[in-house]
Amino acid sequence: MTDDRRAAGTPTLEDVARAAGVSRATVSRVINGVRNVDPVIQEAVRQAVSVTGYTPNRAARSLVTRRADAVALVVSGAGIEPEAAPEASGNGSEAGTSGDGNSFTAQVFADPFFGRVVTGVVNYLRPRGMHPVLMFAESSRAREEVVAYLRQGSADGALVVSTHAEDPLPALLAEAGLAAVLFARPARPVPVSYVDLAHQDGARLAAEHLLGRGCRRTATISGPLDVPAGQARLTGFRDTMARHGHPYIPVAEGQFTQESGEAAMERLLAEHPDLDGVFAANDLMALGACHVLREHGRSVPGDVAVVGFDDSSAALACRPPLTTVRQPVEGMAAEMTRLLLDRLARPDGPVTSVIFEPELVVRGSA
Amino acid sequence: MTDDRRAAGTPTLEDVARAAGVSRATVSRVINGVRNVDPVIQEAVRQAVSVTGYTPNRAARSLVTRRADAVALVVSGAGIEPEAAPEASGNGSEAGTSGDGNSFTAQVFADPFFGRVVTGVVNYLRPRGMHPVLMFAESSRAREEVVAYLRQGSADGALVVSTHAEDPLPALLAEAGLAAVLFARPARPVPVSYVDLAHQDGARLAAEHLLGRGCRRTATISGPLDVPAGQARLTGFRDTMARHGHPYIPVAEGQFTQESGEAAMERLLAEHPDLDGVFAANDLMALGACHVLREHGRSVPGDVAVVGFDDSSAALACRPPLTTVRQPVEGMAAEMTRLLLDRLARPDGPVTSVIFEPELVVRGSA
DNA sequence: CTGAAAGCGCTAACAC
DNA sequence: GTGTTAGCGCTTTCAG
Repeated sequence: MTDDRRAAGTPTLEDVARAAGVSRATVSRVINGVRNVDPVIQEAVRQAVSVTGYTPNRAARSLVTRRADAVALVVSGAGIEPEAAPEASGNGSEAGTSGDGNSFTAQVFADPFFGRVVTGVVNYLRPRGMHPVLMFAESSRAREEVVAYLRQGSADGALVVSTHAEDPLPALLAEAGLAAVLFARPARPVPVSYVDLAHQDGARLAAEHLLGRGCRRTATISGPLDVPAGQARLTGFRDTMARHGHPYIPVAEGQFTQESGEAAMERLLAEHPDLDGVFAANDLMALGACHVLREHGRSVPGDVAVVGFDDSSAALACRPPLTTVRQPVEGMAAEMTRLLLDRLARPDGPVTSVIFEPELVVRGSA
Repeated sequence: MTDDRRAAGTPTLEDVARAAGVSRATVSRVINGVRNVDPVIQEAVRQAVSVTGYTPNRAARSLVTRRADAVALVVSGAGIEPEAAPEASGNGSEAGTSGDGNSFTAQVFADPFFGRVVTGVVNYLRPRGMHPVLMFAESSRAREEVVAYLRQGSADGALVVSTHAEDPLPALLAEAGLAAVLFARPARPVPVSYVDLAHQDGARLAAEHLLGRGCRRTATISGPLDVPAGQARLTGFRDTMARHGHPYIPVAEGQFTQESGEAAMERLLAEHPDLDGVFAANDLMALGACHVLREHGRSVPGDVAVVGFDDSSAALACRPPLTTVRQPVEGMAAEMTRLLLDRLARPDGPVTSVIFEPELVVRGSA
């Protein structure tokens, strides 16, 4: 409205400088909050900025600062090589699977876990004027793209959440000398920082709770055993049980999906119809287990006590609500983000890991 | 290893040009696939590229092309003004709400709907070498940031998904002349393209199905009535019922959350203990309704038939699985993305809207 | 068909 | 304190 606008498109530093009667450098200083600028001039510049409606051009800035002020949030999958379609979870008209050939992304978001990661990341990034670029890396081609993206300088670093063990991405990033931080310890050691949960302690809490309620014939639905977290939760549960006089615990392996939890529960029930307690390695599987138990005429927690893991929204979606081991995902994601920004600030800083402690949340199911 | 690398950091066009014995311009042409380049030279350049390990610098390219090759995926919320904390959904130790003050992001991902949007967007963007930047715009400050982000040229356009009516963001973007496409028609007309579902048709399908099964005393749990989708689903349901001789249909308003669905079902049951059919405006609320019905000793679908809406993963998490109205979210999100890219290619193209048809998916609950 | 050269908008030495 | 000046790495006329 204030016909101050030149013929040109968006205003540039030059325009602001002219309007304020100073040099580009000075305007730049004011905008970037560099000290040593006369307060009077500062004010004049600010005026000029608002009059011209100036917004700094990110590309130009990045070109010289060599910072994109963006990070990639990568969900990395299995080492599926060429275009291989993920299996697991039925296909066809199943909810959330429709249309799109690639169901990896769909599967990822089926677990409330990932939404919580996003929440934690975004909440840490936002106050710092940064935003995550969402990427999926489930094929080797996709992984190359992630690496290329970072090498191009489109993002300053990567936050990677692996859904499978043996994920090659962390190593690729490390080799390329790119900044990255992982959610969960990699299956094979890689010189990259990560945050993780004390999974064994969590499983111990679950075991002790079940024992405390008087369960004597417990079984467990484990996560995928090639994933460190799945393995650790199983080990923790077994060890605690063994220490309390229960050396043998029936195990059915699941894949962290509700469906696999249902199948696992069916197997467990078939072989051990008299069980009175179940520890599922995540809430989604616990939810599936509850459904199956009910279908088989078992009441929860009356006949069988069920303990989940994560404390995701699925825990509350269940009836009765799940007693579960809380994993502070949002906090862990925020810490992961903090570690990455730290590293960007000091590229030679040490590689570290931060381990969070789980907490038992007692609700109705056990 | 091939000690070709100069002292400098990442290789630049200049380096490739030198290695190939041509000019920067030629290398640029080859990389950008411009015709009119001698095949022999092309090959030489490609060699040089792989030898040097060259990756184009995105900032430098953006600076001249004025394209970021990135789009913002914005989840836009209510018109909450200053730092106001969202209410709804209890606090404290509730799942998914822990720690972080701002629960907007957490709430967003609690509905599987959003994950499906992401899936659709990513699947369309990826083959085109683009990735979405995730942003939340639940406060006026956050909205300004989104606008600033686009004005800075960090993203070429925005895909916006509003969770509430009266969202001011679409208008802000339109005024600023920024490219955007919406998921769902805005409550107030705004000159921006959008994709949407024929909500009334979907509700009609649900009504007809309930009638077809012989339900005579149906009620509905509506979505928030200030949201066009909530309103349309209610209207569609009521109209169809009226047309079939049921002019009065009990309604309880929900907020599209499982919790609100439970509360609504409680109210409905208190006033109409004899109802035999329920249409919930989304699956999450239908899930809540099923739980409450069971707690009150009603079997589903034996005593009360329940139909949901969306066909999200919640539909399968329910026992029995929900009969529901499928909304092709992934396809809609992909189309929304296509519309945005179209618009970026032809900024003067027409503002359009694409309406998708819903489909009834019959499962166990009705 | 290829090269030379002019910037894109900004920051950061370096002078004054 | 502030202005001048040199690029950051790339695309793109414009000559040849």
